[in-house]
Amino acid sequence: MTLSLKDLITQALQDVVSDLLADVEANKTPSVILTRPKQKEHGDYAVNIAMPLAGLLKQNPRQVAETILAKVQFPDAVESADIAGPGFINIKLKAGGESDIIKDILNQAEAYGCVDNSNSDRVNLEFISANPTGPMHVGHGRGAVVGDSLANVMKARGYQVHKEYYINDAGTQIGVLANSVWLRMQELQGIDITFPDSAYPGDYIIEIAKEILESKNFAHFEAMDETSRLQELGTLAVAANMAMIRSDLKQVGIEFDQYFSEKTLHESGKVKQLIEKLEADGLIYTGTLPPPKGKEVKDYNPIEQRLFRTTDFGDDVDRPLMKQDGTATYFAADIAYHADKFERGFKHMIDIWGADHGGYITRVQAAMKALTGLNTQPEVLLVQMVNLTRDGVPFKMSKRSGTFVTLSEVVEEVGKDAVRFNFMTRRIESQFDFDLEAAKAKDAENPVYYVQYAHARIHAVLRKAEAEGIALADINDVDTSLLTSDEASKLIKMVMSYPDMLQTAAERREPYRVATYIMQLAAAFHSFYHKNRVIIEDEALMQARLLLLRATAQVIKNALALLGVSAPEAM
RNA sequence: GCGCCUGUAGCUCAGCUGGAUAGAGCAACGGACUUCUAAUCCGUAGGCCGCAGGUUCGAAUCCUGCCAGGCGCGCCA
Repeated sequence: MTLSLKDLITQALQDVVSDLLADVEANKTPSVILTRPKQKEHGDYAVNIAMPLAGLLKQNPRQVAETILAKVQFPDAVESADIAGPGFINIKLKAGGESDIIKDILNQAEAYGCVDNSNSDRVNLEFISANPTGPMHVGHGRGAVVGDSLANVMKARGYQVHKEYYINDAGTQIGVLANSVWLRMQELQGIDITFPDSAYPGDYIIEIAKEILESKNFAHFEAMDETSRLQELGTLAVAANMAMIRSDLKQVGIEFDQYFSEKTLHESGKVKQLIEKLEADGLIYTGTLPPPKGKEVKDYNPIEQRLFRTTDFGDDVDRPLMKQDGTATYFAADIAYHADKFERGFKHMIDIWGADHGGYITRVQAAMKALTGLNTQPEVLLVQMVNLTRDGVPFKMSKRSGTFVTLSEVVEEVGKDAVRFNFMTRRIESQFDFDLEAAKAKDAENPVYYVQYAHARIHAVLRKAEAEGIALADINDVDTSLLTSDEASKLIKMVMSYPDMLQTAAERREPYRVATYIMQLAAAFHSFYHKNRVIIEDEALMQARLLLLRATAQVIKNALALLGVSAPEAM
C-alpha cells in the first residue's frame, strides 16, 4: 500500500518537528495531525503543530511556524503553505492534486476503505445475549444492530472479529419459563389453573406450549416428577425461544459465529473448576457483606459466605460466587465464560451490554484481571435504553406484563433498513427515543431514505447516460482535475475521508460514525447534483463528473453495507 | 448515600479525543421542477453549549463542585 498524500505531508512535517526538537530535552515529540479546516479560505489541510511546539522551544507560535516552513520539504502536490491566526499552518493543494483518488475508489470498488491485516489479534465480540425466555424487544435490537455494525466496521479495518451470543440458559429465569409453559400446557388440556404474577404472561408461551404438545403428549409430562419435568420443559422452551430469536436476528440480517450456552459451563464443570482455582489462589475468603445501600432492605440478615476478593482488583465490594443453596451465582458463570473465551485464544474481548448492566462492569473486569493479569479486559460498551413512544406517548416495554414491543414487530412495520439505519444514527451513550409512528413514516424524517435516495439518484443518471448511448471513458483517460466547482471539491473531500472515518469508527468502537458520515456524504452529493449537471455537451467534464458519481455511489454502497442496509439502484 | 451515562437551536441529534465565525434534520418563513428522480436543493430566522469556578495562547470539548434526567447498587440474570 502506498502512502496517501495526507500521510506524505504529515511525514514531511513530522521530520522537521523531530529535527527541531533534537536540541531540546522533550519527553515526547508532539505528533503532527492534519485536519480539514471548516473554512475554505483556510486551505485544504491545517496543522496546529506550531502551538504545542512553541512551549517546548520557548518561542512564539508564529515564529515556530516560520521555522518549520523554512525547513519542510512538501510533496509536489502542495501548492502553498501559509501561517495564519495564532500559528496555524494552512496547506493548499494544487488544483486536482487529490482528485485522482477517486480513480482509486473505482479500482478498489468494494475494498475501498478496507485494509487487510491478517496478523491482527482476534477479537471476541459478544452482544445482545438476550435471555432465552422470550422474543427480542426493540431494546435488544439496538444492541444487536450496533454490535453487528461494529463487527463489520472492525473487520473492514483488519480486525479478526468473532461474533458471539451468550445464551443464559441456566438460572432461575429458566425455571420460571418452564413453569409458565407447564401452566399453559395444563390450560390447553382444559385444566383449570391460576396463572401467577411470577409467571411469564406473553402469548408466545402459549405457542411454545402448543408446539411441545404437538411433539410429545401431555401424559408424558404429567407422569414425570416436577424436577425432571421442569428440566425437560426448560430445555424445550429455551430451544423454542432461541429458534425464535435466531429468526428475529435473521430478519435484521444478523448472524453469529457462535452461540455459547451458559448451561454447558455448569455441566462441563468449568464453573466449579473456576471456583476451585480461585480458592487455591487464596482469592476467596469467608466473610459477611454489608447491607445494600440506597434502598430500604426489609429483612436484611447478614450471612457469612465465601467471597471473591474482587476489591483487590478494583471492585467496590467483594462478590459471592455461590448462593446459599450451593449453586453458582450468575457472576461465577460469567467469569467462567470470559475465562473460557480467554482460553480459546481471545486476548481481546468486547462486550456490548444494556445500560441496566452498567454496575456489572467493574466486577467482571476485576475478576478477569485477577485471572489473567491483563488490565483492560474485557472492554464493555454500554448501550443506553430505548424509549418507545407511539405518537409521542410513552410506551412501556415489559416482559412481565407481556405488552412489550418485539423487534420483529417493528421490523415488519418499519422495514429492516429503516430499523438498522435509525439505530445507528446516535451515539450509544445517548438514550434513544424511538417513536413507532415516526419510524413507520416513509418521509424525510427517516434519514435512511435520504441516503438511499442519493444512491438511487446516481444510478438514475448513469442509466440516463447509458440510454443516450454515452460510453463511460476508461478511468485512466478521465481528467479529474476538471472537477473544480465548490460542490465537486466538497464531494471529493467527503469520499476521500471515508477510510479515515472508518479507522476512527473502528478504533473508538463508534460505528454510529458511519451513519453520520453517509448522511453528510449524501448531502454533499445532493448539493453537487443540483448545481452540476452531469450529462452535458462538454465530453471531458461530463466524463469527470460521471466518474465522481460512480465513486460516490461506490462509497455509499460500501458504507451502507457495513450497517447492513441495502443500497437500491432505483426507488 | 455511592457508581455509570446524559444535558448543545422550539424538537431529535452531530461537533472528527483542546483550535479559527458551534453545525445538520424536523418544525417556521421565503424561494427553485418544459432540463440527469423535488424522497431533492438554496436562502432567512432560531444558541448565557445545564450552572459556577479552574487549567492555558485557546474550552461545547479537560479538571472540581453544584443542578436536572436516565440506569444500577443482597446469594436476579
